[in-house]
Amino acid sequence: MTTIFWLRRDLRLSDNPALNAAVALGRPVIAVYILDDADNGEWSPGGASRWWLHGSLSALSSAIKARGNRLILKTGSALTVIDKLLTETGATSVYWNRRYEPWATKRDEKIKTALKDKGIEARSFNATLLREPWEVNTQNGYPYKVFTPFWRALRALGEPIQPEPAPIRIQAPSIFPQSDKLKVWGLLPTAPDWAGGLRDTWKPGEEAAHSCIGEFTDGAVFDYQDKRNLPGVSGTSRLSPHLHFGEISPRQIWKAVVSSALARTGSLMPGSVETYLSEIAWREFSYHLLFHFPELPSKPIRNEFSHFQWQDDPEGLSAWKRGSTGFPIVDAGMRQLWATGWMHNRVRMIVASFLVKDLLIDWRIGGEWFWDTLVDADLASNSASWQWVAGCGADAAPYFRVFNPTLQGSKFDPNGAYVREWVPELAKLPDKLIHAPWTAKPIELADAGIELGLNYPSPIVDHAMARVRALERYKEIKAGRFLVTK
DNA sequence: TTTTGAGTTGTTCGA
DNA sequence: GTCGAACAACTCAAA
Repeated sequence: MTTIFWLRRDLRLSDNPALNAAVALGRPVIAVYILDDADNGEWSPGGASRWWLHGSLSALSSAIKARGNRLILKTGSALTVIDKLLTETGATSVYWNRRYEPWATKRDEKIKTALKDKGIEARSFNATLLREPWEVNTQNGYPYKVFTPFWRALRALGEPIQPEPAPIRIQAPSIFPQSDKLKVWGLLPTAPDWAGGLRDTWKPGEEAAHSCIGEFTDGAVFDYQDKRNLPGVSGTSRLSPHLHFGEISPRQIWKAVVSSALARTGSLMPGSVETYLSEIAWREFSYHLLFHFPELPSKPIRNEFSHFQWQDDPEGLSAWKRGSTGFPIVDAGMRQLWATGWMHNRVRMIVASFLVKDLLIDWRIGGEWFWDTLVDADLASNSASWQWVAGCGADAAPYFRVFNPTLQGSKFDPNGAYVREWVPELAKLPDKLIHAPWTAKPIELADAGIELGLNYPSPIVDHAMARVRALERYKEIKAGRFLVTK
């Protein structure tokens, strides 16, 4: 009598319901991670994500060892791998924590049915969300499409379930199934090794996730409201990749934040804590949307956008990817992304607005780039957020909201610290010019050692013109929809 | 059933 | 420099 504990995006031992349930049976547990590229089609993890996965699995493997067991690594289609493991080990139960991507829910349902047909006990649990996507509903039983009422309804369900500690021991089987070597999976880049910046910036794994939340609740969370929008200041939690891989759960985050607020301020939810938790709720909302609208990654929620005329602009796209658009805040963001696999949230909105509204490039193309380069790339958050910026999503930004990169720069990076860090060729420009080098006088540029068009690009678009163009293009689809529906 | 109030993150223009 | 209005209706959610 053995239980297979199938790890997926819950790469932790604490607050892991499937693991706890498996351990509670008092029988040997086989912990297995399946690299299931075969199952997830076009949404196989991108490069940065694979780098993180390597580190996370390596940390997890040590943690499982410390509890007297081993992490078994397998590749292939999950059902095939699990079938073989069942035959090989004689296991009678398979436990896992749920995923919510459309391809994953379909596959998991199939697996559950197949296992039950064979008399295998198959159970799934919630390790990823504060509430299941189907638990939060309007009074009429429909899913929410607007964030604020969703957030109210989520809170009305009460405090999240208390997170549980990690099991002290995980009983090992007498014989372990064969495991791949992690190295063989080739998750790390070799030639060229582009991961230097990632190594310098991040430490994957459950332990690191807890240091991260610990540091955040020690201070920054209480200034979150003021500082979260300043990319030059470390005012955010930087938990996104840990959260994505399930190294920490939203329940653990909720508890950590609320109890540190209680200790420090005597109040459960000061403004900053509430604002931070609402960001966690945005993640929940994205999962809610992805679950109820499975076409979210590829199809606009507002269908008048299905005939929006996106621009084919390979040069603009490549300038955007490389961080050479000539708009310092955009370039800084894109370079931070390339170097570290992460970008500050405020800057994500700026660069996304620039791609979609200034260059009129399809949000899905931006989404693909993020998917490949972000260590926190998450199908739910990424899809929902790109649709939000493009204006075609649920509860989306109104079409006339076009970010002005210069204005956003001076508002949120007033002394240019962020730009100076990521676009060092502009470092010597005075604060007043740092977000708009093309407005500098020749002497000012010379003093800063800048030759526009040579060592820093001239702007690839005239923003004022691009704004007008975007507004016109967006009006077209309104007119188009009008014709169709009349 | 109908009505009502509200909806993450902005910018520009003109007074 | 600061402030309020306009930008555009529409859909959502609850009363």
